[in-house]
Amino acid sequence: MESMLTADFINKLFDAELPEPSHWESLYPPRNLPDGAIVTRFAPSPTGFLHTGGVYVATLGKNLAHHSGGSYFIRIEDTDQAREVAGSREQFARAFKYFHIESDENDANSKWGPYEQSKRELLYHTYARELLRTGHAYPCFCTREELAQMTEEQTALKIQTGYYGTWARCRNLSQAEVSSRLQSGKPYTIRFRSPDGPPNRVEFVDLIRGRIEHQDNMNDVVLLKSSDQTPRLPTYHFAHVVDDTLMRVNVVLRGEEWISSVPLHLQLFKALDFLPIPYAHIAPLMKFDGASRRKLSKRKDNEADVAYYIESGYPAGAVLHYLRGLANSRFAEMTFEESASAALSLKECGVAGPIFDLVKLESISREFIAQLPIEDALESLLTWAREYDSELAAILSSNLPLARRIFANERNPAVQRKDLAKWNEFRAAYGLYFAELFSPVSDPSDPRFAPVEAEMVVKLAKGFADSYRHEDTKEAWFEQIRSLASANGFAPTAGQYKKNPENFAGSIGHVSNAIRILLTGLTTSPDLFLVAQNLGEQEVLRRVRALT
RNA sequence: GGCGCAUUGGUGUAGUUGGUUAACACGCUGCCCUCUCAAGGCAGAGAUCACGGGUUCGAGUCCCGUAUGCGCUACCA
Repeated sequence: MESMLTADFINKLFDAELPEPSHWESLYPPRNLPDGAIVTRFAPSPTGFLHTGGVYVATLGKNLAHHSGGSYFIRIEDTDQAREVAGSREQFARAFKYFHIESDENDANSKWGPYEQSKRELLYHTYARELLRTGHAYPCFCTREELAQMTEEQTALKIQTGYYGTWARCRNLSQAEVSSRLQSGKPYTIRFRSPDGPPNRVEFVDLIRGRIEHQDNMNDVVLLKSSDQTPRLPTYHFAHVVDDTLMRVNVVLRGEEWISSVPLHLQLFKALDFLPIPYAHIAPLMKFDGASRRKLSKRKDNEADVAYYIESGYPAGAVLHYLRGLANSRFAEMTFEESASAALSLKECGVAGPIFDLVKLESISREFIAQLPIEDALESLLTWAREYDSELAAILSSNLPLARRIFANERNPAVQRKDLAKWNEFRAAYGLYFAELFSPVSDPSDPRFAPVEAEMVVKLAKGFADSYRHEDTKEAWFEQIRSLASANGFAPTAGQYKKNPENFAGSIGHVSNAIRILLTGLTTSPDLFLVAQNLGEQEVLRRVRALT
């Protein structure tokens, strides 16, 4: 294809110092990696918080790269400066760290950077100039208004929208026409000259889905954005082809929404004389909205923002385990240790968008926390609390033995509990053990005692306290509750009460409940014997005697 | 409108080259345990594999069509 513009004319469109392709290609040589090593990247845009789907794709990519002896990196796609949200990068960094998806490579330790697209401006210019030289691109002076107008007309005519055929008004401008518009100072974009003629069908292989057939691209898409902007940045399509080639990526893992753009990308690789890079398109995470399902949305769903998990205190390991299982159910059947170290296979990944189910995540997370070694659990809890509940952090730090005992209780097979799905539940579940978080119940007519009358509550409390022995077996400890129940006309076992409720003032359950409320301030709690053990004799008596 | 991707119990999935009663986990229900709530144990409900055609002795598994959902059709990614 011959350019309608002379080489000299094209050169003047760019800085005289702009390097030739050969410069970049020697600067970014192929990576020296073993056969089968996968180099992949996660490429988020700093236009808001990090999406759960982002962690999903990133952790899969990292798994693929690391298990193949390759490399995983993060490239910030900040080519849309208008939509950039301040603080996104910091949020990203926090999330990457939390979910162990930090980049292997960065500007300091790798020669394939920089890792932010806004810093790669010259690269795109070099290749845009190259495309101009080979006639695969041309300057376009259409304004946004003109473009919008065209789209409107096309919609009214019920024909395909886009910049193609006779609608591609700048496609065949002569050098003289281009020159005069430049003279008058009109800003311009650089557009891709898509292949001539009616579009054919293209076929390509997706690493997850296999063969895909699609109508070929016929749109002259924008490659380089308007000349009146600084820096002058590329669109996603152009940046992807240039960057992933020169950063020597060999598997492009990205969301399914890109499948429709593959034909265009393939044309770009060809026009630039680059080798196409294999794609793996991942199905997006979904969510229920009434009866229908839709993509998990940043705007509507708070669980779409990874900050939700960090702030609530879901352990990263639990979230990652769930995410891996969503991508490939083989992982869901594994233990946490196995799934964390097993290699993912793209072919085994699901092709339908899975529903992201918070209930299932909670169940997994509960199991995960219950399996965490005591010191790890404590460390994780403390790390969370220091950030989001400093009062709790301080209390825990000054009661470490108690905190350890609580986790030990949880892990004791005889009394195993799985009360915690996330760290922000610690307070409600176990705050009762800490004097600082517990306010004694002093009102005997507190509704929580119902149906036991206030007078009886006082009697039970007094009776319990006066004869209290801090027994160290469960049976002996509960024996005191039984005698307390009998002494006050309550059935000493639930069974007896169930049989003949009319013979008793109530069941042992009522008595236990009264003591429970006094000891814990709660109507549901762990085993009362356990509570007493953790509290210690002094504190048990103090709490029971708080009744006035 | 055009194009693409998807569709197995409430949810996520497993179902090897088509072959008997469609499997697992979560959730749900009941029972047991029991001082409450969990946890645990046991049992159970719940899928004519979106629908309609076809190929075949036989289809969740192959082919065609339809529907529905999702996505792309931007100087957003």
